[in-house]
Amino acid sequence: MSASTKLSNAVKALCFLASVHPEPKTSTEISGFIGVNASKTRKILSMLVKNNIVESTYGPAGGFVIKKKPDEIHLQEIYCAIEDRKAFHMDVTKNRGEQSNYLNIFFIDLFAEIQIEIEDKMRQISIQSILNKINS
Amino acid sequence: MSASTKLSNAVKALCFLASVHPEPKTSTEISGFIGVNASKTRKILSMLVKNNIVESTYGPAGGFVIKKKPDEIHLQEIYCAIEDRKAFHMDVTKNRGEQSNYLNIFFIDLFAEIQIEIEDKMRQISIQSILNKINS
DNA sequence: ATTATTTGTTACACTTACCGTAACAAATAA
DNA sequence: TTATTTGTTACGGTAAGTGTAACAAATAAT
Repeated sequence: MSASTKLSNAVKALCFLASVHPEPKTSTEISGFIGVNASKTRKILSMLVKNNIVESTYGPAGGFVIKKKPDEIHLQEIYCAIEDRKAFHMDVTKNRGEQSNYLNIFFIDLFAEIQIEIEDKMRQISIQSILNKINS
Repeated sequence: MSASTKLSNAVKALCFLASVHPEPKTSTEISGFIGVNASKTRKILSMLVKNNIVESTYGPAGGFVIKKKPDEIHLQEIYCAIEDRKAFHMDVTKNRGEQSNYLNIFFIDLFAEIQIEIEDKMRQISIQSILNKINS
């Protein structure tokens, strides 16, 4: 799954969990909402659990509950939780034996700048702000 | 080749051609500089030719010559020439049968905004400015 | 304790995309 | 006519992504 797809799926799950809080929802229920299968949904949510954004309980009547307040969860935080590598990864240095390495450095710097801008933008968007936008 | 790799390779080729202007360089020579094989180099350059950024001549003593002035070539223009789809593509709507399509719209809008920011940034960078930065 | 249920993780087949390279027609200068 | 170069297509090999299944670990209910 691409980073952006993973991010949008995580946000969908969180919006869903926020709307039913504090009722626990199983991966099967959530997967029906966001449109990916339960196994992959668990994979995404398990990462949100590790980052204390969601709580999970095993066994019957178990499932996932959103842990933080919707206005305290930002996209950048979600993206960091689900993605180890850069979200919108940009490759430069794949070429071998080239004579233009100084240009690689230029692009690495440029793409890093873009990356920072994207993260700044994501930091400004909370789950609550998304819910507000949807309900307006 | 990823969009960002293609872009950086195109820029490398243009920097090389700018530095030897008006001498024509073959795809073999350029490929040695940017570090990809001649066939792929021709593929990239042929798109720059179609967009009037580079001129090509067939036959012996032929090759590629940069056509526009380095300070009149911007990254955004190059990226448009070599890439049909969005450069830093972000996927949202791959899921089937979901109940959260209104959230897809949110992400499409968000990613479009990011895309515009990236393009604005690229519009501010010319081949000449890259050459200046490298030579300083 | 036993059972049923749910999470968390691994595995796997299938498909898709990517990469490097080769090959060849079209064009053109010598 | 020949040699050279571009522009384009094709192809095998490799890597990545997708969807699904399977199962151990955990836990509530009985």
